[in-house]
Amino acid sequence: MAATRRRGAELEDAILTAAGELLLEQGVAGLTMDEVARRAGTNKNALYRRWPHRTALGIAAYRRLAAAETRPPDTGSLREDALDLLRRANRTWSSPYGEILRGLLAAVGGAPELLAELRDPDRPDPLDEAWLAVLTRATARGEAPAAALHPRVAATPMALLRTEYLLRGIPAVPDQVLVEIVDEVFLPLVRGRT
Amino acid sequence: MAATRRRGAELEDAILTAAGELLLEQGVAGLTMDEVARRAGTNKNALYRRWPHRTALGIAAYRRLAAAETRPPDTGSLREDALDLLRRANRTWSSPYGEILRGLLAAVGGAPELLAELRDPDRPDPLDEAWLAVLTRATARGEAPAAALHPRVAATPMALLRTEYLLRGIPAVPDQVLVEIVDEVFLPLVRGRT
DNA sequence: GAGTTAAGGTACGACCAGTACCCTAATTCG
DNA sequence: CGAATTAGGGTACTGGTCGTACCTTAACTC
Repeated sequence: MAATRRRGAELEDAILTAAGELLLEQGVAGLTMDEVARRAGTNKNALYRRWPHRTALGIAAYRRLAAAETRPPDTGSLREDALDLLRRANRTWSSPYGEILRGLLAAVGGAPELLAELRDPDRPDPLDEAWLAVLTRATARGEAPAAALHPRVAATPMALLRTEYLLRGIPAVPDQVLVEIVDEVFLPLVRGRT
Repeated sequence: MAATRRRGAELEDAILTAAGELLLEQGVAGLTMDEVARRAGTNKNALYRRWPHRTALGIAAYRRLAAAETRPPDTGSLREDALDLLRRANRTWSSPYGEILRGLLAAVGGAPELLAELRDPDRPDPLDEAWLAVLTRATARGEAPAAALHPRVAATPMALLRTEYLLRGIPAVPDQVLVEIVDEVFLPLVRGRT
């Protein structure tokens, strides 16, 4: 059909675009190699030459969809900053992107090398960075003790939110739960680290 | 072949036993309906008459394997009790049972009704109970303020441990991380809730 | 312009979920 | 006790999908 034959980066782009569309339309289960090849106007050879299996292609396509940065909030209040970050995460995880991410995590099944592929191998997780930035500003304001600036403290609210997703099913976590995570756990924890 | 033909509970028992063996030997991926039927000396009809799909059978078989109770520790120290509970969970989650559980969680994919099946629908989660019991005793001893007796406080250490499993791959979490979860998060949190 | 690399086309093997039928043993009930 | 009903056994099949093999052909390299 085509006068020309795409190669290299151009073809790879078309494949990843097709895969990303499929992920958004039908989720991870709908990402079949045959269908990706069909939509990209190529065949499975071109896919398997680049990614060793379906999951790897899914991860690559997801990373391309989700390549957005997180600018940390700066409301002037630790409580509001924390709520903001939790609400953003709640929105993302209950959106199609969250569904895809969960599907990929399921497909990965815990294999460390694929797990690593899911995050950007270069820079650290921007979400972790955002929590630390929020804590840093709070200590600078004198709103939190310096001892509160600890990665495990920063990770606690998201860990609790993840737990909610694990226990309940797919739907978004009620805002009241986010408030509770902040007021009953995060802030007391910050306060307790003197 | 058989002089007799098994029915009802007896057959169900044989099926669940076969499924449990398969789960332990080959994990969730190895649990195929054909093989379960073969090992149980029956056929897929008997399986599909009882469970609507593979995942449901997997859950039933797992529940049968994992039917053990958790007696809360009582060392006389909140710190030691918490470490004990975390170490138990770490052992379980890095054992074959943990692998099976992760595989099932992946297969369930977040469907609330199946998620509910994974826990005993009757009584509350014994692990949650254990954490609350540990906290209750600590407040009784005066080791923790009464305000620390809160379900979300009780859930925090396990949430952090789960996060470790999610980020790293399958292997057991180093003990030092458990200590850090207790010393850097759990105890300060309890202290901070005045 | 010859040689190498990568794309395209196509077919296929293997595996597995879930379904369909039909036959027969065990249980139930008139 | 015998007929009717229920559930197990045997078996085959559809449909979907991954991953592979092989051959042809276009594009790029030197």
